[in-house]
Amino acid sequence: MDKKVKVVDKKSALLEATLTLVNNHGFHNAPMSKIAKLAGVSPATIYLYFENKQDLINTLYLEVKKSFSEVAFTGYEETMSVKKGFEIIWFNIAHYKLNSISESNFLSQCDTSPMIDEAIRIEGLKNLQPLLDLWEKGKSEGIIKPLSDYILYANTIYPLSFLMEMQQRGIFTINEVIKSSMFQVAWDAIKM
Amino acid sequence: MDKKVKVVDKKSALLEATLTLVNNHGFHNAPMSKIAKLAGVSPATIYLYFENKQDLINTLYLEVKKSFSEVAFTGYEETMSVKKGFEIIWFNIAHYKLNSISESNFLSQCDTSPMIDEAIRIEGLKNLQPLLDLWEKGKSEGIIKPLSDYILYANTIYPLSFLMEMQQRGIFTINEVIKSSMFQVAWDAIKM
Amino acid sequence: MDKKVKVVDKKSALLEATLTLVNNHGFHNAPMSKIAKLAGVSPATIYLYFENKQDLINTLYLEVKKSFSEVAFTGYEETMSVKKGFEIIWFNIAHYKLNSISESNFLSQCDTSPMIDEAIRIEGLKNLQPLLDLWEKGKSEGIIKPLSDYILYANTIYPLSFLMEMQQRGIFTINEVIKSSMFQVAWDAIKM
Amino acid sequence: MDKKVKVVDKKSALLEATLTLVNNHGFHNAPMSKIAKLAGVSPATIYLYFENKQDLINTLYLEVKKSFSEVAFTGYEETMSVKKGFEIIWFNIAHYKLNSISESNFLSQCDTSPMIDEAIRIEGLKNLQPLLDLWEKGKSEGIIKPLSDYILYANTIYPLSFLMEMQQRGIFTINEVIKSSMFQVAWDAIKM
DNA sequence: GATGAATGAGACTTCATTCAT
DNA sequence: GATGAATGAAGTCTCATTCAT
Repeated sequence: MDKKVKVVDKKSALLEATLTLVNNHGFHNAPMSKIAKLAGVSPATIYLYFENKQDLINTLYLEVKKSFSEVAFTGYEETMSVKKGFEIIWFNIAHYKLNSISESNFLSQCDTSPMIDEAIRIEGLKNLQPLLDLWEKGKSEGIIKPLSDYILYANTIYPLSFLMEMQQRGIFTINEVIKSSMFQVAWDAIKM
Repeated sequence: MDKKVKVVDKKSALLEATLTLVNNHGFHNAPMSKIAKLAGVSPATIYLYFENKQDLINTLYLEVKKSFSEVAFTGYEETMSVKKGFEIIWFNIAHYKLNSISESNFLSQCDTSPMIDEAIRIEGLKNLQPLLDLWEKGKSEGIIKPLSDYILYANTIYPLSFLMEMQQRGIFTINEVIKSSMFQVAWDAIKM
Repeated sequence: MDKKVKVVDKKSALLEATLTLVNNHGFHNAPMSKIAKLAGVSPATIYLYFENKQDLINTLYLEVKKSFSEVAFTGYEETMSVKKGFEIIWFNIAHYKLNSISESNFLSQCDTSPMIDEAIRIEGLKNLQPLLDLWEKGKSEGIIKPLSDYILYANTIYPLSFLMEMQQRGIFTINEVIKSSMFQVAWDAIKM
Repeated sequence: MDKKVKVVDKKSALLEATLTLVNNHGFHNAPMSKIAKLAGVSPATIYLYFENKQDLINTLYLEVKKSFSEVAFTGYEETMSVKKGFEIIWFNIAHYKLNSISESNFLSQCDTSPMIDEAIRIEGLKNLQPLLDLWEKGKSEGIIKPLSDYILYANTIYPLSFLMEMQQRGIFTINEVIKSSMFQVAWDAIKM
């Protein structure tokens, strides 16, 4: 068991090191040697846990996506009203994006550059289903505008990425009050 | 004149080749040798026009940003009503983002990864001023919610980036009708 | 132990290869690729032992300087008479310069061209101190002319470099008899 | 005629630029492009005056050697006494070495590195004949030690190169008084 | 004669990956 | 499982030289 813990330790140390380096210096300028050094292992060790660099990145991507969707639906239940449910999910995601900055930032980078294999990307998409279901319900109840989910997403969740970026660069800071008005903006955008 | 044309030709051929390669393969996997080959020149020739790879990328970034802001304010005049002005600007940007896909895509990549020097990034920011001024006016007239420009931007302009991405990946297609309802969503988000 | 030997082997093989190539073809025309080939390693391996080409050259310079000064004072003791001490040192240096031709030649090249960092050069200078002390003593005893050490050096040790050059080019050959008269010349130059 | 002057101008501008760059940065780090720029001409122009880089360097070497020997024997006449003749020549050379520092420095660099073709080097050697003749006379008159010219040269003229180096690096400064004692040292070294 | 643009060859260096231990 | 040493391949960039004008 001790062993297994260690294994997990090394693997996740590597994933974390990758996250840090890719965020701070970009996918280029995140060489395997530096990743190994930051994780405190030998370069060769990486290849015990990952097939190659692409696999390392892909794995990290999926892991982060998973942690994201785990957070997104905490406390949410399908029986809630559309607005209440949306509010919970939105604030969950806002919390994640504005606090787990490294992870969010990494996801942004992956989603806008061709560094992730398309197949993996699609895999990572399968975890917003509850939100899409909620929107469906909202549309049928006449509470939410009858628009493509992509548009709804673009105008409620995606804006958080921008503000996360700004916050990371120290250009803008978000507090609870601001977060509330941001939710209002998002809701106004899609409500009937 | 013949000379000057040639110079412009080679420089812009290089910029275009860079745009294509960075979009298709990422900043890494866009080696100078491939850029040169795609532009139809020798690798050494790149260095007649650009100091180094970073300079090439920076220059491309600024050039694209400039072309973007030139489009953004076409037909706009400060004397217009807030809503009318916003409508014109929004549709201009939508047109750009959804049609000049390569350029938009490149800007997205630059804005979410550390491949652009911070100084250059700041320089590229100086071209949305008229929109910010318009918002200011809207806020003082009680037409637009009194929120930070970052929030207004995140919820009106930034969503277009997401839809551009989706469109580029063939996941979603936008027509004029959809575009109109997207504008409505954006306006609903920020109007009082 | 086996490991350590190997490391030493590769590092010194590289230094030796550098010495040979720089001597035979000059600092330019001693590309890393040729150095690697002559040392029997891959070019990339050089960078396991040295930071870059300059570091390789600097290291070689200091190493050779060190070997030089180790030889220079063999058998010398401060209690000796000035003349006896000088004689021993002079013959040691003469022996080195006329036998370790590669090393001497390399030092000459370094000392007359800007291929060595000034800081390193200064560091390499710190090893003739016993000779300078001896001269000091000689001057105070009225045995040696009261002149700057630079002048004494230029007229006793430095001439050996010229003769080394000539010998290396096969223009002039030195035997023991000649060496003796050369010592006489050096001594006559600086003695009171 | 105006043309010819210009030709001379450009050629010597190139030679001078080469001298400066090689002295300050070494043979490596003296690229043709920089030489051209410093001389105020196009890189292509160099090839109107010189076959290639080696030819440029060789030409410069011979030119500087020539200027050196022209100075060396100014005011000297074969009818002079050995000591007087030697004194004149020695001071001429000292003056050259300590004042035309660029030229001296360049010669030092050439003479200790394989950057000059051997054939050219030999050519450059043919201009100390009067000094050698003088020494011959001195030996036959029993005034000068009966040693190889190489030894005499090494102990009288060559030391000046060392002091020139030191002076150039700002480590040591030479005035007329010092120069006089230096001559004394040189003379003591070789006189019977 | 003079040039600026252009380039092929090659320089230095880095990197993902492997392998003997 | 773990590693440090090693490397082939490839990356960025420079340079001596040429050529159309």
